[in-house]
Amino acid sequence: MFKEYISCSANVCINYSDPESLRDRTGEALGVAVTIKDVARIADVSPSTVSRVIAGHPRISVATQQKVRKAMRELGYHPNEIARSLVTRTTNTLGLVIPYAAENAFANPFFPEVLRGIGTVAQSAGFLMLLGAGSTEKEGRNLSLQMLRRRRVDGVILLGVRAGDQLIEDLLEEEHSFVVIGRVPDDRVAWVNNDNVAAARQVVEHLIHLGHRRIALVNGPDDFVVCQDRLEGYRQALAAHGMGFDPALVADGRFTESGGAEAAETLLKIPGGERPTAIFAIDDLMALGVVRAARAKNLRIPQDLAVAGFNDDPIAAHLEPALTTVRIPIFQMGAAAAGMLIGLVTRELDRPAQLILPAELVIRQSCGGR
Amino acid sequence: MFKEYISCSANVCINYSDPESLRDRTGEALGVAVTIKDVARIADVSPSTVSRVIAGHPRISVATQQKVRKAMRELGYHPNEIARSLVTRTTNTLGLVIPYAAENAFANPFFPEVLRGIGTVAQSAGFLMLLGAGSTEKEGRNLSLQMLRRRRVDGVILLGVRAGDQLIEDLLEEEHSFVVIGRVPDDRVAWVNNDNVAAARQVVEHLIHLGHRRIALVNGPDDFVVCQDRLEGYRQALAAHGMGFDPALVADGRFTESGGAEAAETLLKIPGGERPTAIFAIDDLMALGVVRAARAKNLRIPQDLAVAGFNDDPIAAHLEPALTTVRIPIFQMGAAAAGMLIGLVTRELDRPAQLILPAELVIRQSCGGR
DNA sequence: GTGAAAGCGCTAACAT
DNA sequence: ATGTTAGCGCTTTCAC
Repeated sequence: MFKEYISCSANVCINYSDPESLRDRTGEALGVAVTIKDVARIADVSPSTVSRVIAGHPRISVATQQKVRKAMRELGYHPNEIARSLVTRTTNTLGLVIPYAAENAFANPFFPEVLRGIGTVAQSAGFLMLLGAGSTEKEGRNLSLQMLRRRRVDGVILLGVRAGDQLIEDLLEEEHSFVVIGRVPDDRVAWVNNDNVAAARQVVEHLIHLGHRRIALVNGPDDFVVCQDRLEGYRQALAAHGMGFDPALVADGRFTESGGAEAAETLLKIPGGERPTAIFAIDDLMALGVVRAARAKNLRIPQDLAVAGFNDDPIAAHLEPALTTVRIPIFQMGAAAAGMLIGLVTRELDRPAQLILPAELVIRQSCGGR
Repeated sequence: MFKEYISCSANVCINYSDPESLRDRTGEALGVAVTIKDVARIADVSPSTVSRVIAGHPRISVATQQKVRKAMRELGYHPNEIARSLVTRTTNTLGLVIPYAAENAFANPFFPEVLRGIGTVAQSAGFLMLLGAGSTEKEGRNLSLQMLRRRRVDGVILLGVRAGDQLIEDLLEEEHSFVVIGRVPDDRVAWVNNDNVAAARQVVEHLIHLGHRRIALVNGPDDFVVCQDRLEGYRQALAAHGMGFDPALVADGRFTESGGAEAAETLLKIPGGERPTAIFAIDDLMALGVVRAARAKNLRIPQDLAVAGFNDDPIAAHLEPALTTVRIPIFQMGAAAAGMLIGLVTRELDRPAQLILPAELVIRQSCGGR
């Protein structure tokens, strides 16, 4: 017994027979947190034993188990996760950076929805999410790397990667755990994606079956993999139906509503029979801009111009006419990415995997035909 | 020099004249992180000196400064924030829990927008956000508390508090730093809110000026402070114009679209002259439901029924007729909450403050009169 | 089944 | 201006 007295730290070396007064001194008067040592002393065991009951170690007697739990309760003990992390070298935390496209991205629910998917799985596995907010895209990329290097997270999930992203090279080189939401043409990296090529192709074929022959594409910045893929689907549909690809029919809408409107204005200036009768925007927000531009020119939708979008933003269903679009399993992609990442960091998954989730064409009124 | 050789840890006790090989061994072959000690050895200084240059300590010679930085670069050193946090007892992290109403809340952009506000300020102050996702509301509340108790965050931001919330009592009792987004009738707690009473009153007065005398309210669950406040604004407007309060004109729409529709159905069943000519839903999502229910009864908006919402969801502007609603400064509320919390944890702010931000009535077509 | 001791990577007095 | 020392609160061998 005396040994423990001696080893106790000064601030809690007081009357043991009165746990209440001790709690007051440690928890409040001194503003010092109660530690594993305090619990050990009250329960009259060693710190390692306390540690074992926290960890749910099997070989521990029921009697001490209870003694220790009682002491924890009395003292209001809560383990310090920071100290835990330092020795175990794990944080049970996934890193994530709000995409810099956020100012737009928040208007569309991609990020919140993917976050909900990630969060749901993380929660069930006992992980939390560490969120960074870069004020530039570059800063955001850097944040992901720093979270890892500075040991604040066990792994990160990447969003909105561009082709040939340097960040991915660095992550790979430094052997960090990560999974990207999107497609990366490299099977050393784990990713989960929806099938953008097939889905875009479906949209365009739908338009072709409706009789359209001049179909324009409002794309996003062409170094985003997602844009390249949707463009590819567009080309494939055209090719499959013997229709030529006309670069004049592709415009960049910058993933914003106003960008979409501007792209549509350009497209709709094309004279006479060359003018598109249908516009496919690879994001609903841009499709909204297209609709606005068409209205400004007194074009009726779908009679004078068919419009299709992508992502099935909540707004799409409430538009008049309701927007034909593609519903992608955003929540599921987030959930799958989180599951994969947790597998990777816990070593339950031994190497990066790739996953492609199906998307679904949602036919409403903006293209007619129904 | 020999001293350092002796004190070095086994895994890096190799040929110093070749930093490259050391980097390989430490960073890759052995998979062991390079620490402050390694840097110290290479730079031929003590670990505390290295620590000082990391912290930007003033009294440090330019020469050693450079020596140390060079060593860091060569070794690819990155400080371990976990170790840092353990000793400094701060994490530079704000905690936050995705509100359990999330499944609905994500449909409306409140949470993402507030997150963006918080993130922007956090980023500029060098803070990250730790995000939890409770699978029930209770679990969510518990998460906030655990993050604090287990020392993973310096403070938390609370969303969607109910009247007399126990969590707030606990937080207060344990002297944690926190700020709530919403109103709490207790000036020991820091909060930021928009003026819900005044804004709701404005909406109802707008309706009254338009000639409506039977104005219904689609409210949310009545233990949310925000619902109580908007109800109060509704009552004040009525009272100010000598109109009686009729409980039959208040229905609970549960903050969902379908809940709003059901509430409207009930309200619209009221016979003859008693039936409301206007319905004010305290959230746009519920207003959407009201519109849907009205359409189902072949009621024209605004001619047969005026509808107003709250929050200015992106959908509101795209609806036909566009929804009259209240725009609240969500981003600013998040930013202010984060600023306040950071002030509190850094002791720059010495006691909790309260902040009320103005909201703005956005008159569109759904109530007519314009 | 439990304890003693070492150490995770860093900071912060206290020396000098 | 820099080194020495002693922890931060926890886990984890290695003994017994």
